[in-house]
Amino acid sequence: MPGKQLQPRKEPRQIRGELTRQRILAAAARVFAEMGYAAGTTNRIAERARVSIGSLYQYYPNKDAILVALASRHLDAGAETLRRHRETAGPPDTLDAALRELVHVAIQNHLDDPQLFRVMAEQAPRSAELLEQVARYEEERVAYVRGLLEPEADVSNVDLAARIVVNTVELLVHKMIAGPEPLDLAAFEDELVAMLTRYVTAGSERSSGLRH
Amino acid sequence: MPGKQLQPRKEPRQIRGELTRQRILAAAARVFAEMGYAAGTTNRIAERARVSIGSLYQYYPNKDAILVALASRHLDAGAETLRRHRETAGPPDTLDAALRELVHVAIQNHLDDPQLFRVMAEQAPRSAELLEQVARYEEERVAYVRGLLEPEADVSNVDLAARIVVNTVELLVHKMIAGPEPLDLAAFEDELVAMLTRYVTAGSERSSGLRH
DNA sequence: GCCTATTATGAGCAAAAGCTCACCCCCGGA
DNA sequence: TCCGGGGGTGAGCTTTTGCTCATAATAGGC
Repeated sequence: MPGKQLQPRKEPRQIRGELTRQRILAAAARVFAEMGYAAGTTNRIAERARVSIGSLYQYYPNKDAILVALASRHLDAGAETLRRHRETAGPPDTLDAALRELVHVAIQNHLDDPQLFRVMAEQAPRSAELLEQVARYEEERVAYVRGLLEPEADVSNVDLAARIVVNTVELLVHKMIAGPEPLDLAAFEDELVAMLTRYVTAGSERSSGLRH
Repeated sequence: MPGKQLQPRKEPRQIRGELTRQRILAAAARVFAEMGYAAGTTNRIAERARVSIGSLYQYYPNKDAILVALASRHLDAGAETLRRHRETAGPPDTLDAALRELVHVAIQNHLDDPQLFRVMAEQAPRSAELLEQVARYEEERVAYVRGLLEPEADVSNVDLAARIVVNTVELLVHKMIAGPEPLDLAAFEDELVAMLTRYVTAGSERSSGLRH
């Protein structure tokens, strides 16, 4: 399997081109969310976008490329969510606050179109490109959490603990929000933060009773 | 989407029929694990099983049915793993031990063919039947954990906590084992158990001071 | 050895999906 | 007004895949 072309085959040079591209992406998001990846055919996407398939393939060389674009957009949105959160809440000054921020941002980021996110996470074909992108993102977060834990936390293996924390947040938030059962978001956030905090500070509290 | 037929269209009456069926299932497991669900075509499965495509369709009415059979087999294996574990370790007598058992069994159960399990969990089409089966299984486990927590644990919302525990174990174990990075299984088990235990018992060690 | 139910075969059909390409539209600068 | 090129179109080609069915081989009771 030679890695497919995933970049747009043509950058739009006029506004109307850019508009068409956005229409296609928006339509793809809706179609994938509603019908899943396999059933979300390129023809259906084009139809929903009120654009001919020819136009679709002018901007996206193949179906996977559309999904990659959607994923990128989601990752960007995540960074944006974090930025906005810090604008009002300020940067976290305690381990507790940092963990809460982590969880809160993850939840916020999943609230927008959980259906689509579910499809992306569960049904999307894992192209090398996409996997790398996600892996980099994950590593970044693990490194960040490792930095948080290093000075204060009481866990035997900081690296492992960081991986556990990051993955727990990501996976659990996704599952609980995308799942069918109703969910009290605030309560969920509190519980998840409690679990992580207790995990990561239990030892120091037990030995010294100090909290940060 | 009218629910497809998922049961074998013919129960084998001779040993050679049963043998063929097993060969098909084994081949399907290998093919799906190696190539993913979409690329694991029925023809490829038949070829790998050294069986004609016609024979395959004699026992499995369609591709999805093969996957459902594989999933059932995995669930059964899970119950079996638990049984075997209790044979040597005995039934858990503390909350701690029960959580450890939960984690341990989940890990053991994922060690056999993680690739296949990854495919099943991530790429399989979610037929109503399969979803129900999994949902029932999950509910069962949530109920079990709720029973564990009810008397002893200090969490504000036992139901939510049980859901969090069950999903954390399932998702995290899957992700960490199927993931590409090397993993010290014993250390991982200890850490995960530590997280859950601290989550669920932190309050009883702290007198108060937490919200709720 | 004969006979019937069971099992096995594989060429090929029908449907569907990804994608191409030859052609047309229309914007904007000169 | 003219014209070049970016933008847009959609019938239909190609490939793939799930699956059928007419036919053949085999097992095992009599």
